[in-house]
Amino acid sequence: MQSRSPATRASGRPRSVEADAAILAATREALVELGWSKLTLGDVATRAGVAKTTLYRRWSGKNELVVDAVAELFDELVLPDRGSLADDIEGVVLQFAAILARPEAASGLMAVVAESTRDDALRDRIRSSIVERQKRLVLEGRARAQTRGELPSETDPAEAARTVDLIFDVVAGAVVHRTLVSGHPADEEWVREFTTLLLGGLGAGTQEP
Amino acid sequence: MQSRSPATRASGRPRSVEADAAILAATREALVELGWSKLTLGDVATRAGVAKTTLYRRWSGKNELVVDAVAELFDELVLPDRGSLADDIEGVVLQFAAILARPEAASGLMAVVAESTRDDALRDRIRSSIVERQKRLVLEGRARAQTRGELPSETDPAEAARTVDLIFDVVAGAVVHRTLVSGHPADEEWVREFTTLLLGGLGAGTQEP
DNA sequence: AGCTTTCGCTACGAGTCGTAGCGTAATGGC
DNA sequence: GCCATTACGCTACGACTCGTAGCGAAAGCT
Repeated sequence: MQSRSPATRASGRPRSVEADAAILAATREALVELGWSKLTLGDVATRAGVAKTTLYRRWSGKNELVVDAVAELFDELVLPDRGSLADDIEGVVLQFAAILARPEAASGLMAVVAESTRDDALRDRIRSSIVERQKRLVLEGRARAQTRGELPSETDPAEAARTVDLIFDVVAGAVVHRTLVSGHPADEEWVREFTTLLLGGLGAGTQEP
Repeated sequence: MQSRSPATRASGRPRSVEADAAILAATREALVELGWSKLTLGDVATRAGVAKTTLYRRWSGKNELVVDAVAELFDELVLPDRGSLADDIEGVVLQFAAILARPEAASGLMAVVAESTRDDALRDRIRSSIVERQKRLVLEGRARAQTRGELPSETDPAEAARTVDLIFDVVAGAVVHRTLVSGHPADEEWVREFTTLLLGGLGAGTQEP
């Protein structure tokens, strides 16, 4: 989705917004059926009912297209207010796990992350359209817990930002690793144990009744 | 590395073991210079000084080749005995982060994980040659900490296994996410904060002096 | 010796890539 | 209502990679 800035002249035939949606949906469909490596832009264009050249006019390549197609999936995430920090964490982690269990999210996300190790522009695109966008969940959760008195309030804003980043890496990383690398589902039981570990640390959990 | 079982007849010209090593080294070299997507098997064969057909006789494709090439990198990991659980964790996490910071590890590992979402045989290959192999570090670390009295001993072996899996997912996932997705280095400061979080949980760390 | 398997090399059809060129469709400005 | 501008669908193209087949030569074992 390359934002055509309103500064540029906007005369002439406008781009079809339906085509954008159709292309992104077709990309996710192709990811499900074919996976990343066998996905071809020609096939996506055919599925979306547009010409291949139209697709290339809007996205520079497979990487950027898949980032945009996958990013939309994560916008579904919401932070439910279940009354306690532990329950809030369990709720959002379960949602995150449900999205990651979908094949289009899993294969697409990991593939573009792999490519981003050699493409700085792609890395920035992933961070801005996926990572930073969902960090809101951690911010909200912490704020709620602090007003509840479950977590101490931070004094140093810089340290608070670092803590948010750390929590996000731990939560997202653990779910991704569990689902995709270990290959086991992040089900309710696992999420409960993970939340216990996250809240209480390594020593806790085993000595509770 | 497809193990030719000793059951099969071993008559005739034996396969060159130097070729195996040369191919895997050439694969890592190509991963550094080209990344996953632009890596071609023909190029790897040329770098290794072997014919392309030789490469196809030993590996069924790009995925399996890269798994084997990357797996060797993680065998360098050792668990140093630094005297305390926290220091042991910091030590091994820093080693893991150093390996992941190498471009051949990062792009190769993420790419094959992405492909493994649609290829069960590949997933098993990754798990057996990388994941399960390194789980020894968690087992050793826990055993040491338990003899030191830093962690309570488990009674139920099944629960102990689940805990080891959980810890492994959290540690590996967090480092991977920090390095590759967030795009920041897992340096000493971050590892220290991560270890504090892992040992004490969310409430701890901020209230320590 | 003779047998067996691997090796390097060449060549091949199939498939994908990303682009160029063309005529047509849909806007906004005058 | 006409015109400049931009997007669209379509076709065609050279370049590249894929994975395999076929060949003669090399390197082992018995």
